[in-house]
Amino acid sequence: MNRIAPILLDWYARSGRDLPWRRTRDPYRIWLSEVILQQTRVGQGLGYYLRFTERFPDVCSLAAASEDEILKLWQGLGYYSRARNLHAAAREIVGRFGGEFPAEPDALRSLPGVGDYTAAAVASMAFGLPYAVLDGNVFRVLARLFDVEVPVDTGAGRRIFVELAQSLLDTERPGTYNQALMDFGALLCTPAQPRCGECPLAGCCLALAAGTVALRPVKQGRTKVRERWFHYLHISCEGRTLLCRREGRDIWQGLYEFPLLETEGPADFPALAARSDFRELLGDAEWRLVGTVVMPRHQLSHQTIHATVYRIETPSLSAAAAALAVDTAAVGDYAVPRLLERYLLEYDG
DNA sequence: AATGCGGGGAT
DNA sequence: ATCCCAGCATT
Repeated sequence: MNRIAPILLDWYARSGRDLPWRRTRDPYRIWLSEVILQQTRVGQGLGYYLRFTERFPDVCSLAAASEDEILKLWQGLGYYSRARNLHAAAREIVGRFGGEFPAEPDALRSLPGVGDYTAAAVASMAFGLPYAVLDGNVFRVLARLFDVEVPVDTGAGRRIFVELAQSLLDTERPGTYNQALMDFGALLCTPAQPRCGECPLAGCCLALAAGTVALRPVKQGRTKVRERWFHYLHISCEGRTLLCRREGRDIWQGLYEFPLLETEGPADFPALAARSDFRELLGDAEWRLVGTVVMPRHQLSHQTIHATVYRIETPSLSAAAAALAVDTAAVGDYAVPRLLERYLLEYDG
């Protein structure tokens, strides 16, 4: 065994967090927590985990649910493909694996939404198998301990870290070790202002010795942000509201929203009303514009959404429009993007 | 190897 | 503003 593991485990026993998914070895709950926590902080995901386990205590109940209900419970958490994959994977567990989770990473990896990280997490934490997890915390901690200069977001870098992480693993208690390493990264070896002064590994941290802690890990990735202009038509007709389900390969897939007109840049209402898709929706009806709400800019990781909501009232709907209408009171049953949720809370009661 | 996918918190 | 977070799927 290496020097690192016992120190990490000792620190974890004293300073680790008490989290609900650490109090079970049920692979369903561990899998669920891991999917919720993909690219998501513990503080943000905790409430979702509690609500999901309350509503869906086992994989069968999750498999039996509708995708819309799962998306509604997922609303606000982001990366909605996780929710759709969660549903599909639950059905595969029931249908293909007889309701029992497989233990080996290769089999887990075959489930939708389960990649290298989640497969290793479930295999080690639920089944005690010796697989090291590799997530953002592990990259950072190892890059610092060994002062690794190779960028983590490249194939070569990834291979180095896979090897390093696996070589350090405590194969006697892989699940506890993995959680200890991640907690260590989340609480002590943080991205900014790590607490090296109270770090039990300071004595063997090569980056600390070299003064490069703030430079590790090295990443080469650059993100460019696209701007988009969304114009929503909030159409009310006799207590009913028009909603559409987002399809295709775009943001918010599977969520509901008002009928949307997108433009390449800023646009005013007359320009929208002249479009064919607008006239298809409202052409013949006696509609009137009763309000315009310019939403605050909505920032996603790779997109900035400029959204405006046009409130429109009409006494009658075309057949095409009527097919999209739901009762105003039922709008709350549909999962909507945060942007629309804010609008509904702020401007619509 | 690159790209797209959310939303929130920390700095 | 920028970065990051218990990553994954697609191209």
